[in-house]
Amino acid sequence: MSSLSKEIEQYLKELLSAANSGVLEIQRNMLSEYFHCVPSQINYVLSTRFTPAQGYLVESRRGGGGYVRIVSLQLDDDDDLETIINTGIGQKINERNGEGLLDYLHRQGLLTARESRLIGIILKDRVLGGVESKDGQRADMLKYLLAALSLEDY
Amino acid sequence: MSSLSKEIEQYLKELLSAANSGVLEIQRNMLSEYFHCVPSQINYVLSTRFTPAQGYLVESRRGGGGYVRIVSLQLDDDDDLETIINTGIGQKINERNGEGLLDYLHRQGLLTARESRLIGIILKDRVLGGVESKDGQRADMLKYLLAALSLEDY
DNA sequence: TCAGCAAAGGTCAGATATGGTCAAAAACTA
DNA sequence: TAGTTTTTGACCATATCTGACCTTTGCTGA
Repeated sequence: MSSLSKEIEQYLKELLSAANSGVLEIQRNMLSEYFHCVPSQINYVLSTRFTPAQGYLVESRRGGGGYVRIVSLQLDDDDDLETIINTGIGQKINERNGEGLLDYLHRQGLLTARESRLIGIILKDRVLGGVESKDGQRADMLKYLLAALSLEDY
Repeated sequence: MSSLSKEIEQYLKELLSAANSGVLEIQRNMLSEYFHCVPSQINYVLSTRFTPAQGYLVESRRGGGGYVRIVSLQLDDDDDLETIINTGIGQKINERNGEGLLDYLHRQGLLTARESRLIGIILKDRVLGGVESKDGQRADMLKYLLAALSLEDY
């Protein structure tokens, strides 16, 4: 007795592997009609089952020509990244640990020195000035960064 | 390419790179006839996709012999970067202009494609999720990035 | 000369098309 | 039963497209 959410999840994953580019672009309204559910159900599925920690990136646009794009990350041979995303960052990460992580990624050859420095700059407390939860925001950004790192290009 | 605006944008960018002078002069009415749309659609595309923040300047002239001229801005020295910091970004910058700016920096050879892409991901609305003023925060981050880029040792 | 017309392009508000958020209700599960 | 996950729906935000009306510039013929 799988739930609707599980069916939608599975459907999307099938479409994703069918499109062997690793990228799936679809319309939220089409999907919700197909599954006879409210549109927001799609958001629920996306936010619970297609997160960076689960190996996916989701992008979208509203308005005419709008879409939802799901990118499936290739975490195959470096599940190191997956481990970091899931256990190395957590809900929050402070400036010092964030820099440490970027430096670590550089030492592992996943970022160039310059990439590490440039990204480090925009993740500094001083730059995140106005944000309520700097550590939480930094954690989110690093997770997306890590997820994106496992992609060649799309 | 699901929306007309995207098609027009792409068409213009192709013409622009074909004319390697960095300048494209075209007539609004011709364009709107070519795309079977109302003339004001062209203005919409120009104002959303060819902004100074994205490295473009648009000039025009009415009346007989009128035209629209799109200029692809050339970054010559650090003064230009400073100009972008001060006037191209402003207090706020939306996701589209932010991505456009990163792309511009890449076109100008100041960022690699990868740097542009990685930074673009962490500056997305979706990633900035909880932040109260996403556009303001993005502006701050981009300014620090540009400031770093204008330093010699990077 | 200059009024008037033709030939561009500009503005703006409203309609249309998508997607997003959030909290409450319902359905599971332990 | 308590806690968690799923489902819904009311309300929100944003992108695109369209058309009515406006402004500027150049030309022409009295």
